[in-house]
Amino acid sequence: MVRAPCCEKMGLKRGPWTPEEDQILISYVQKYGHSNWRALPKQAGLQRCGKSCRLRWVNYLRPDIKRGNFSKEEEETIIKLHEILGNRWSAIASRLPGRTDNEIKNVWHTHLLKRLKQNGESKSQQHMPDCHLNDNKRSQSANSTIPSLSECKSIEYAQMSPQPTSSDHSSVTDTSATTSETINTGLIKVENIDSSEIYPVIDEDFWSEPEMVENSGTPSSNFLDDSQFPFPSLDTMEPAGCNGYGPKVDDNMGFWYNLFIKSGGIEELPVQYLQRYNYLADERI
DNA sequence: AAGCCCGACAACCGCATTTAC
DNA sequence: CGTAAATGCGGTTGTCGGGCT
Repeated sequence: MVRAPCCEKMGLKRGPWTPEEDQILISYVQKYGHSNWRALPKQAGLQRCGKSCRLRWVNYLRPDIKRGNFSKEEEETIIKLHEILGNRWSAIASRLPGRTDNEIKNVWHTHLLKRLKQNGESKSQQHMPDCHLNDNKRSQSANSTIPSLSECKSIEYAQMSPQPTSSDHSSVTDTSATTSETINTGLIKVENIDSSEIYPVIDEDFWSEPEMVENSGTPSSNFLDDSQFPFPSLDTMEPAGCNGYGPKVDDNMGFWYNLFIKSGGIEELPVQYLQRYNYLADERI
């Protein structure tokens, strides 16, 4: 795949946008929409690349952007979602109407991370597995010894499982710690949990990634789907509420998100559910 | 007043994924 | 089905403004 020349080489402008440029972009998008970012700057008369235009619109100019400081509630939501989603900023942003992934990312690094560290509760970042911090770049290294995201998931499943099922996991798993120590998987926080006592017993197949039925494209029956979980009906949940600008977040994701929120947050939600949520988030079902 | 430092945030870069042909 | 283009995403950088010395 041939990479498009950068803006500079094309003689296009970079750096901060002027009010005039903003106005041109706003007027154009309001009039014609933004079906093709690549062609937009040329048609609108902007000396910018399409990527720059898109970024400016998405992060600053679109009408539903909520400006100003984050409320306490928004910050708490970010912290909670970050615990289960990691640095999936767009997914977090999709749950905060009017906020952009860029904005949330900045707030996280400039405010929340410091606050958490001050409180001694920054486990989610400090112990974030490499696969979540920079999975994209790391996965490009063929010789990397660091596990990929999917490999990380296997490790996490093994760590969380009351009864590990695979000897493949034994090298990275100390299951005895599950009930006696504080464990942080990087995705969820587990403190002194004996899940077999508190939560519904989950079949060991739950901890496996779904096997695909040949030629069907759907998970086989030995992987628990939503209908097999003792959850309230989807009808009782609020809609997913995707703001339309974030990633493709469907009702399933909304269901898990709502389950998380309604449960009162990370401390009270059964571990298995969070793992399942993470699985769905990764797969973008 | 000048210089330096640092926090905040807008913007960019590079890669992955999705879409179109 | 393969390839190229378009788009999305997350990490990083650049710039600006305010506070401090």
